[in-house]
Amino acid sequence: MAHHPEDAARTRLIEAAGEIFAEQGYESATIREICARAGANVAAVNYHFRDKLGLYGAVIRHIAVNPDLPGSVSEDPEKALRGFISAMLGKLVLGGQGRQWHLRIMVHELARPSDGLPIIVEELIGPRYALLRSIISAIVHLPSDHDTVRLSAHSIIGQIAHYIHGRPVLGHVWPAMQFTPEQVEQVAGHIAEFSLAGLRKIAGTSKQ
Amino acid sequence: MAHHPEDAARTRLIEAAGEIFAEQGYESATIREICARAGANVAAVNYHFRDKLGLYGAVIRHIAVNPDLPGSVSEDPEKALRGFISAMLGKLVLGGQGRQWHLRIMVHELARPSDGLPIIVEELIGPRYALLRSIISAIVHLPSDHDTVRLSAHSIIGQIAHYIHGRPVLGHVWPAMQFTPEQVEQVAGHIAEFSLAGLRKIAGTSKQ
Amino acid sequence: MAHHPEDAARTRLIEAAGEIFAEQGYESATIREICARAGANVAAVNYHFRDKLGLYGAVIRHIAVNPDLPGSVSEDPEKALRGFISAMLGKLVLGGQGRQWHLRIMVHELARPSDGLPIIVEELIGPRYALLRSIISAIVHLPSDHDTVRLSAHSIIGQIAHYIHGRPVLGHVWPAMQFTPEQVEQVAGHIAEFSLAGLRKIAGTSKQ
Amino acid sequence: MAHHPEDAARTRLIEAAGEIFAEQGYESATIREICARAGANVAAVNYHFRDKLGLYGAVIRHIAVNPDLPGSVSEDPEKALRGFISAMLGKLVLGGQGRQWHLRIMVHELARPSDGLPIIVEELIGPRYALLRSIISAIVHLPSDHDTVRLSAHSIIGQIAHYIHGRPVLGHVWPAMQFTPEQVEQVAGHIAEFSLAGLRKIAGTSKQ
DNA sequence: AATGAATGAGCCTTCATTCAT
DNA sequence: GATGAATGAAGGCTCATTCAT
Repeated sequence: MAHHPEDAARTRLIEAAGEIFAEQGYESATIREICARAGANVAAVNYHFRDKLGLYGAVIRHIAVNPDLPGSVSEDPEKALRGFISAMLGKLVLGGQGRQWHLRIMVHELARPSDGLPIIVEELIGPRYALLRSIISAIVHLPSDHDTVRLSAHSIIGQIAHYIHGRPVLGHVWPAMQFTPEQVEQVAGHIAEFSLAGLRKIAGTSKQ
Repeated sequence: MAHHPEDAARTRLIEAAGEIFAEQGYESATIREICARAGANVAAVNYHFRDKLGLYGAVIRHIAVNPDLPGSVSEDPEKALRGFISAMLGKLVLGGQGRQWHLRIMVHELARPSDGLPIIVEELIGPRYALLRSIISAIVHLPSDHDTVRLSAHSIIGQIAHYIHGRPVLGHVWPAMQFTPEQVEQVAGHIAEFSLAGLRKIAGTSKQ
Repeated sequence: MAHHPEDAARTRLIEAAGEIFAEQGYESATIREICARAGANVAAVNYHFRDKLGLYGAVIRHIAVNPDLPGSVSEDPEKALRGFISAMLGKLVLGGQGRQWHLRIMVHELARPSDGLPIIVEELIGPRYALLRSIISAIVHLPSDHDTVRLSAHSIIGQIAHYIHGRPVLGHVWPAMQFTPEQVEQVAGHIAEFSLAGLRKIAGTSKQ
Repeated sequence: MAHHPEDAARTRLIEAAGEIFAEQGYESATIREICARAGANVAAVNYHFRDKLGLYGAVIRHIAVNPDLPGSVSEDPEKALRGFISAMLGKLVLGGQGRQWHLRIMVHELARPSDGLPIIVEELIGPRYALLRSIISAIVHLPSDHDTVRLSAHSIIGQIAHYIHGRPVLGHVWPAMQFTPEQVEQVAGHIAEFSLAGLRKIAGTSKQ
């Protein structure tokens, strides 16, 4: 794996590609721009990753290998849910600079699925989806593949994801929302309480 | 074909472009395919709209001019919310064919905003957002520009929008979900009850 | 079909492509060089023929449409055979300049078959092969799809084709052979008498 | 692997290159594939042969150094001719695998002569050509550099060579011909009898 | 008012080659 | 003695655009 002291070029390519894929999406991104930003030759992509798609896969896998997993199910599932939401939202919204392009890549992949979608689903989305469902399962006392659990998971994910998808729009319809750390905490708190109310209702209903 | 006062070719181009931009997004769509579907020459776009971007603008403007009306606030706000969710979700998820490309264009516009975004926000999103906030305001007894109302509106919109954004992924993680009319109704019902629980909780809290 | 007064560019492209395909073979030929020789843009190939392969097909078909068919079976089959050999050999060996690239293209196709081979077989080779077999059939009094007729046809074709395939070598092993018109006539006469002796032998054998 | 005095890698490269040049021709062959088959590094070619062309030259030279011996003239020239035809045709058509790429390289060299052609002519073709002419000379009672002998030699070589050159086409126009050993023997027999008839005719003519 | 023909820029990919170890 | 890494040139193809009619 370690080809050279640091395997510099390969890593630089993945970094640059991550940024540009995040900015422009898979199809719009050009190998030339990626290589230019990485300070490498156009043919370097072919050498290290065979393909544009190979590079894309390497970027995704790089995320999966250096994961940013939210905490596991603690003893208190409600606390776990709050943690999950807070962690996800923080990652989604803050950061931007540095290594946090994972999620913008996902957004592009959702709007216009490419050949890389299966990789993303398997490596990035699947584990988080499973974790969230296990948390919900503990709260509503239903098996984690129950339809209601799935629907609830999507309700929560939808609320979180909205703040990435909707970010360009939010600037127009809600100028006061600047995504300061405090505001993000406020949003996370809202989503958590809003969702917990929904889940408790479900728990109550299903119990009877 | 015939020389209509309404300039048939121009209209046909806009229709065709709307569909294809909705399917593929702005960058991926090609003038050739649009013209082919409109039964027009490749140079027609340049002739009528000067540019690919000019055509895109015309499509956006066409949406703004022919908006699809949102429902009004009925006397019972909870019923109004159920109706709103059901109507939005139905439009987003079903349909597809025909004239329903407005919303898919929005999705692409979110993933990769263009100059047309402000128009879309003002003409399409703004009215619905205002309507939803007024409904929520009636439920939680808070002014419609209160932060909590806004957050709740985003929670609900997020849940709905998730079923467009997430559709390609849902096929992988939840194969049973086929978006049959019955399933869509089930989803709408879940979102409504889930959200109403959240809103009632807020109403109770804010009352005290 | 006639796009323009003379459909100039399209025709020029076919001419230039014919020459270059004949010189270099399908794979080694480059679109850029063809277009340069035709005085056209690189994209012209895509416009007129969609593909490099499309251009290749057009070249082959152009040959098939402007055919150089040797005469039909006259009443005297031996005379017909002499005519066939003479005509083929003359075309193969002489000319060179101008429109006579058909056969060099075939040679390349034989040495390294490309996707265009089926077209060539069907449009160029098939008809000549059938004609030759019908001539032989008349000489040896056997049906034209008899194995012996086929073998004899290949024996004759092989002798003729050898003077294309072998031309670069012939210059080394037989310097005196310069392919003057007289020499070509001498070769054609030899092949005809050589082959007629073989065919008469077969006719005699099969009669008994 | 081990450090043989004979320089194993170099030899392996020549072997692999011979096979691949024979399969694909000079231009279409890639250094990468050759090195892969030889189990060597991409840079090995540059190291050992300076060039792709240098490698090609080494392959040609390797053929010249390890020639595959032609048969000798037996006492009965007609029997010798039958043997010659049978041997050539067998080598050309069968085999393939192993070390039999000499002749396919010739085919490519004919279609697109390179600097290596003279070597091939001198080392490979020349001796066989001389042998065949001496056999014919014995049959027709003419000196072996007589034009008629030369023409007859070309007639026979042409018939044989046709079954290499024409092989891709034969599959289309004569599907039944599968080049089984029996069929190859049938072809060899036909060529021999067909040609002997021609030669006897010449012998009779020249005698008178 | 509208179109077939033509163009130039750009993209992904492949390849032979060289460099630094 | 040999190799992994990197490079520049070129190829086929696609696309938005413009020109002349």
